[in-house]
Amino acid sequence: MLRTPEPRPGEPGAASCSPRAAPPTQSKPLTSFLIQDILREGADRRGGHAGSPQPPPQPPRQPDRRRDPEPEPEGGRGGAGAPEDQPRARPRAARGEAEQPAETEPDRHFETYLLDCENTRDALPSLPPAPKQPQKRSRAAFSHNQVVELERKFSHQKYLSAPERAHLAKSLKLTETQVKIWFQNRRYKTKRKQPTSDLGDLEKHPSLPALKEEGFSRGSLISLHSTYPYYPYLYFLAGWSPAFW
DNA sequence: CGTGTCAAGAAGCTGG
DNA sequence: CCAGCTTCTTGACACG
Repeated sequence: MLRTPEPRPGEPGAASCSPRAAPPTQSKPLTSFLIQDILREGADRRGGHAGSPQPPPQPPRQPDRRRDPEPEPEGGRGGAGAPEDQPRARPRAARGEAEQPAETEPDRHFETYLLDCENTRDALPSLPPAPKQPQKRSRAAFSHNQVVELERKFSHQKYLSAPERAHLAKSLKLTETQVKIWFQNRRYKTKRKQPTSDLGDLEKHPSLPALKEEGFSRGSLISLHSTYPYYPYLYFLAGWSPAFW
């Protein structure tokens, strides 16, 4: 049984294209968080981010994002694939000192956030026996660098294989779960912003069967089937062929 | 205060 | 059965 497919009252995709203000800490506000923008901005602000300055062959994407916090090996739901997960739960109430300098200088806000995270994490010696006060759910904010790398990867591949995900997670100092979730959310967000007019085009795309034959991962195909309609051109045309893996 | 965005939680589905 | 996916929701946070 599928869940209610009908649009809910608070249709999330309704308002998500508004270019949010850029991080307050940035002297130059990001006008958008398009991969292109991110990469460009990153290069501008940090004297060129280590990587390829190539423009992602992508259609206009959703603009958003507003701050760049720092990483933080944290586990999502401790699901499979996140062995090094740490007990998440970082009540932002505890703001303290920074300690893990990102490869790039973190923003002030982010710094505090990190501190907060670090502190809280340390403050988790052993799960509190009696959770009288339900621990506030914390929201991990990835660093600019992490986001840039994730975006970069995403611009090339919408789906990662397990090994790739592990590698990326390791290189970004994130958990595999976080990377997985990030890609999931990213795909969904991308999809949400796509006009539904593209629906159906994909079904006719000749590459679909080929893709399957190429060995796209099981789950990937499932998602492709539903995701494709929105991005008939992305997966294949953008060079996200399995060959990339 | 309202709203938008983000990361993560949860429900449900699929294929090996 | 399990891992991964989509979709929607939740909770935290920033901004106007």
